[in-house]
Amino acid sequence: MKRVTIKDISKIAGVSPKTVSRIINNEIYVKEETKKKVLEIIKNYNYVPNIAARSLVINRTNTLGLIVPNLENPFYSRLSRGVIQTAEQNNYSVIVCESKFDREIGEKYLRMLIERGVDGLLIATLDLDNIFINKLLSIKKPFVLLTCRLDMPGINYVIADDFKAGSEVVEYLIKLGHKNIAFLKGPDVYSSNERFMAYKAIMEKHGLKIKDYFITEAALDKKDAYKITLGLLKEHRDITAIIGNNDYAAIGIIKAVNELNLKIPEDISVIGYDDIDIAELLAVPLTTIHYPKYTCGVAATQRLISILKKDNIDKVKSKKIILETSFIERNSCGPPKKISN
Amino acid sequence: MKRVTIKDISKIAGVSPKTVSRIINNEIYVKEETKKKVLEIIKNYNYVPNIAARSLVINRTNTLGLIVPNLENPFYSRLSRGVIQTAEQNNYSVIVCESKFDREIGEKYLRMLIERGVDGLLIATLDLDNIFINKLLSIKKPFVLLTCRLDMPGINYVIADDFKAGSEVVEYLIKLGHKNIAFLKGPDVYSSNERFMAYKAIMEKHGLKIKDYFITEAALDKKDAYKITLGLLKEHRDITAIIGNNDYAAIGIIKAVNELNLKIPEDISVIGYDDIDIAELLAVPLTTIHYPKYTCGVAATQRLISILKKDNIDKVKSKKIILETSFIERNSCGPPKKISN
DNA sequence: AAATAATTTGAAAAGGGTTACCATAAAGGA
DNA sequence: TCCTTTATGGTAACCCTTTTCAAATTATTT
Repeated sequence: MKRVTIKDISKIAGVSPKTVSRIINNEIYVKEETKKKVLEIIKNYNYVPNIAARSLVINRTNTLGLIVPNLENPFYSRLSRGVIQTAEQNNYSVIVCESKFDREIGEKYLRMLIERGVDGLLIATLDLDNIFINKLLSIKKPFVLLTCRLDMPGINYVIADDFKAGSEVVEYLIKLGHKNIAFLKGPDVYSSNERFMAYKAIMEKHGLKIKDYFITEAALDKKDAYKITLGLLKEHRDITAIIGNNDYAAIGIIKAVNELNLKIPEDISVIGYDDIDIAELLAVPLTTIHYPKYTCGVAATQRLISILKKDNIDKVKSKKIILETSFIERNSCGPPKKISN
Repeated sequence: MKRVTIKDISKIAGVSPKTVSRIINNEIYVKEETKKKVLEIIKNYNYVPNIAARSLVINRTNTLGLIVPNLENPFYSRLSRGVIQTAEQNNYSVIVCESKFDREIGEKYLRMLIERGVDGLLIATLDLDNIFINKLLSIKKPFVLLTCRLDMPGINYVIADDFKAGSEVVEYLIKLGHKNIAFLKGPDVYSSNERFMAYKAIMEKHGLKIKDYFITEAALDKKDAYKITLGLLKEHRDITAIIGNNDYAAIGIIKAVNELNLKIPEDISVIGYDDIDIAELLAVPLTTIHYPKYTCGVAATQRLISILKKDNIDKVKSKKIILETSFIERNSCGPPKKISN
């Protein structure tokens, strides 16, 4: 059974293919009568335009590529929804890829997406080095970076002010009276690094010593934070507050604290970042920073699509979009029990 | 700046387009020397084959459509990963859509995906009615249903044995000594319904009365289960165990139980379904049923791709794949405190 | 009524690959 | 030497839609 084409429809309707094309694409200059007749035939014959043929001639696929580290991570799944829904509203489809926080994998998918003929790219991953950026620029496809700052001509990005957010967290804990504040570092990506820098800066600003064991690193595994906190608190009981690099880590921290029969927030204050959806559902609702994940996806996609609408990429000025975070005070933090030093 | 085409490459290399095509597609009958030379030129000129042109002639897009209710739900994000990764391994891209548990939206995306020219569909949503199924069948695109049973000729699906899983949960609680077991129903989809049927069947089997207030319904909102449980337990203190329709609901239940100063599992046993990744990270690690979400995505995608490889869809026999669930005993259940009735 | 403008339609070419088929050159066998 | 094979490259048709440009029709103005 052969596929129904625009020619078949035009033959049946007794008009030219161009007229059918006009009707499909809602162009002006078609008589209402003709339109109605052709539409009827299209419906009867279940005609669906061949998108490949169209793409070939209009030189667009109306497809965007999205690279995130991990779709299962609630942070990125929310961000991805922002992207997908915004794209859909603008008649774009999204192909999603996972870089697994690995630059090589990220590059592999980048190539793959280019070969797939996406019109533009949304990249929410990769600690970008110059080689990679040059590669990206040489591709001549518009792209927008998410959750990643890179001030270079021609680079568009959407971030939240992670340094400010990180500062707020530390200031908050210090105001509560905490001095021995531990920080659980996350993967080596922009937002994690900013948060960590803020931690160091604010501690220093208040003349608080950062003992070497205050700083620990959790990789990607969800149990990491739990294990590390367990070890940390067994050894060092002077710590009164722990900052997780994100809410996932905070959940692991909470579990470890519980296991050691310490109370939150009485014995240990715990704070997260991101405000993932279960943060408020936890037994002790988590104090955290709300990161506008969805908005980030939306803003980046809108920006990308607006670039795609211009005919000349080079004419488009680069743009930085910086979103607001907000501090969400819940129940996982309180004043320290005893003054320690 | 015009795009580099296969003809340009062939001209530069001094060979025919066909030869270049052979090299790109790894066909035999190309001299090693020629191949090397052409590959070099392709690289130098950054030549990327035009996928639209290729799709047009081979009549495939190597794209699959995936419809899930909600990508942010950990159940579906894990399932989606299974789909995306399996697709990628087989050189397929995936366009993801969210139906939001709404049939109309689901149908809208179905049409959209068809127009996008996907080669096949993976549908993990929609309580399918006959009209919809007929529509699906009339489209003549291969598709596989996920987490949804439908025994009809020509229908392929992948499910887990939710009835069995549901039975295990209830049997387990009864064995622990529970009699007054409440059940929090979920959205009206296959797996939820099966679980609920199992609850009723096993309770009946053991001669246990299902009081009308045992059964409550939570919609999609994450706070639902919390609110409902709060109301439930305030009114009815004879309940000793609550079954959530999924782990999300269980988290809400736990929060409510905590708020009422009841202990888990001493005062109330709580059990979930699905085994989402944070289930084991909770303060009280959640006893639940492990649902093979990832495997489900993988199996369905493999099945779909194997159908796509045959030349004639009608020749493909329909296939049901039923996956194993497993009971995960953690710490959220125990014997009831007092014998109640 | 003629001239002009606006609307409606169509023919042919273009877009970039793949494929079927054909042509040639080199190698091997009778 | 001549005829098959085998290996390799070339040609032209085709996939289906949009685009360009021009022609035909209808409406409006003078």
